[in-house]
Amino acid sequence: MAATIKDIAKLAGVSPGTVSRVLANKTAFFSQQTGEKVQAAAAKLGYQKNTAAAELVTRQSNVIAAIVNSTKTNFASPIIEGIQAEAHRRDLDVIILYAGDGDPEQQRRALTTVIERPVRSILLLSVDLAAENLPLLQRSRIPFCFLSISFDDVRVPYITSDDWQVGYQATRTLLAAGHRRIGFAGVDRDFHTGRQRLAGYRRALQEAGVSPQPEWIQFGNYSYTAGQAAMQAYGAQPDVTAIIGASDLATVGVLNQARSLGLQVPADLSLLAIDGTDICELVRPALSSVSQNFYDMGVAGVQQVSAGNAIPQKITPIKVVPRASIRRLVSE
Amino acid sequence: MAATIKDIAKLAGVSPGTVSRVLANKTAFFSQQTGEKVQAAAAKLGYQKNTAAAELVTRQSNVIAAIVNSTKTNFASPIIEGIQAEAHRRDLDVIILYAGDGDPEQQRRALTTVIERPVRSILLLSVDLAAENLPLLQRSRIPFCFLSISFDDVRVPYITSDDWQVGYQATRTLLAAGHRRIGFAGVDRDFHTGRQRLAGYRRALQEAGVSPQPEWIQFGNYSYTAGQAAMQAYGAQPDVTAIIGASDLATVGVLNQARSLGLQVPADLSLLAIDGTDICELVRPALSSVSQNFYDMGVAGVQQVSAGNAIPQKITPIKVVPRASIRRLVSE
DNA sequence: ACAATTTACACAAACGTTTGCTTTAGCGCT
DNA sequence: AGCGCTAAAGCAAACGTTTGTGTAAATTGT
Repeated sequence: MAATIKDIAKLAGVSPGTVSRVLANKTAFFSQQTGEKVQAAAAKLGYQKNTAAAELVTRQSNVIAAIVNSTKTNFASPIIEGIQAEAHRRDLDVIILYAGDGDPEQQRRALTTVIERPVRSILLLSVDLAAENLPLLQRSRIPFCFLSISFDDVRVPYITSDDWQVGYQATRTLLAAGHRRIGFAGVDRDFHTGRQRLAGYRRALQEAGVSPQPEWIQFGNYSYTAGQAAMQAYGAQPDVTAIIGASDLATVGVLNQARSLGLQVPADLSLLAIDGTDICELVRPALSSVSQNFYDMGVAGVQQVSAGNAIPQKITPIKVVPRASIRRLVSE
Repeated sequence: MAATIKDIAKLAGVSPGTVSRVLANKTAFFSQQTGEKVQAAAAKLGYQKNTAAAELVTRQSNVIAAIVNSTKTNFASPIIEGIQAEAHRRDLDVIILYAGDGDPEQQRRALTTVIERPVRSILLLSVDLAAENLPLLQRSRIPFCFLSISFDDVRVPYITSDDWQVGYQATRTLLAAGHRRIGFAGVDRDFHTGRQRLAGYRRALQEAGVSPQPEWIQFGNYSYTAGQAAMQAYGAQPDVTAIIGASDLATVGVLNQARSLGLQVPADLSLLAIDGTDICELVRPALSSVSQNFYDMGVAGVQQVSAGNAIPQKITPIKVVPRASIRRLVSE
């Protein structure tokens, strides 16, 4: 049906091989004249390359796959933008797959769809791969790199912020504003990320000479509802004067629940969000945040998998950006 | 390097053809015994199918591509979830491509990456394709369908809400709450969607006997900043008592700008958002909205392209969901 | 016991490229 | 004139599947 390289060859009066070289712009192999003839024929026929065929013989493609878990936390877009920008710079195309939300079967599905075709490399955005699926990835021999997630047990390449620093800097920020009773809301206890952030938090507190009460830490899964639930647990007369939200969304959950409980932010309660996506600017008061550089994470990811060399882990810098959700406490 | 069907054949002592049929589970063609032998060999070799080869001969694949424009308006996720759900029900895989934000070159790039390989069909989420790129799509003979966007000039399949109704119902809702001086903020004037919504808005007003002032309508591109700018234009003593925001994000822009101007929502100004995504629940007051059913749009999209029959356009229902941003006016 | 049918498998072509190798033609040099 | 050299293009194999056709063995019916 569709025009092939052979049709062009016939029309231009050359061999298919030559057409291939012209189309690939291997200028060393053909004269300008035939080049023009072939281009003209291709245009006339409305030729569309059959990439499946090309990939079959070259065992290569120029697409890089980004697998993202569809959790409601929304930092995926800046990462993807970073990936896209860097990929295009290298003349690579990007396809994105959703891997569900921790469902191993959906992960496997997304994984096999990319592994079965010769993608150049695989980027996994914040997906905590089920143990059973990791071998699939490794066996494929395709370069891969996790983004915005870290591990302590397995040796796999990942790029992320320094989670310990995130917790530490967040806490220091609040301490610097005069707070001492500081909560941490919606953070998980099961993964590296959560544990590290908590460790940084505890260390900062300890350095300041305050020993955190167990109920200051409200565990959760970074979601809006986790934030709500956490604030519900703190109650209308919270023991804490400031709360670190485990994610932007979680912090908004805290914020809204606080309001429901009759608390003013930041007058009665200070808030500091972790992530620093657009959401911080959407709500009022705008949320102060320790912000991750998701865009750079994306470009670093592409660089990592393209380099192929084994920089196994990389850290992208964080910065705290003050907005309007923290009240500076006068010394008591 | 990687194991092929021939390696399996050798190991299992059968022909490659048989292996292919076993792996494709064409049970009519092999005995249970050889089936098991082949499966065992495949497992032992860690066989991964080479989809490029398969697609080359079958000229078919089971992936459907979703192309989304990366505008900051965020309804893409529910649509994609809908697509994903319906696709998996049909045993199809979904890949997602970003097509930039109205940049024809990026659109072309995304388009060719999917056209060059045998995707089953193409769904375009809210991308207003540059005129020069449409032929690319049509020439490819791949079934496609636009989602969440409509056209008046070109005859292409699309699925969207009834934009006229969106404008009409939004306005009626505000009228029903006693408002008469109603603004429309951040809506575009160049595309079908904006024009239709405006037409519905004007009609509802007219039916209620009110003639809209030109400055009640503030044009824009549906973005947060468009909302801000619109509110800035309305000013601190707005002529209107209620405003329809062209999108959730635009409405939040209006909301925040209103607050900056010293206006209380809904006490001084009522707001109604169009779209009804999660964002409406994030801000305070929660935004009342006329909500589109994006999820259903996604499933309808894959049904449409799968059916292949030419239901050219389809409408998904809308509903108005009241939250907290509209004040009921007592009759004056 | 033999033809007819079915079952189970092998064989080989085909899909549309890419690319190493070969061939041809044209040219300058001695 | 004969040589080597280069530029240009053709030839054909290969990539890993799928699938229509051919065929031997097993099964059934008479």
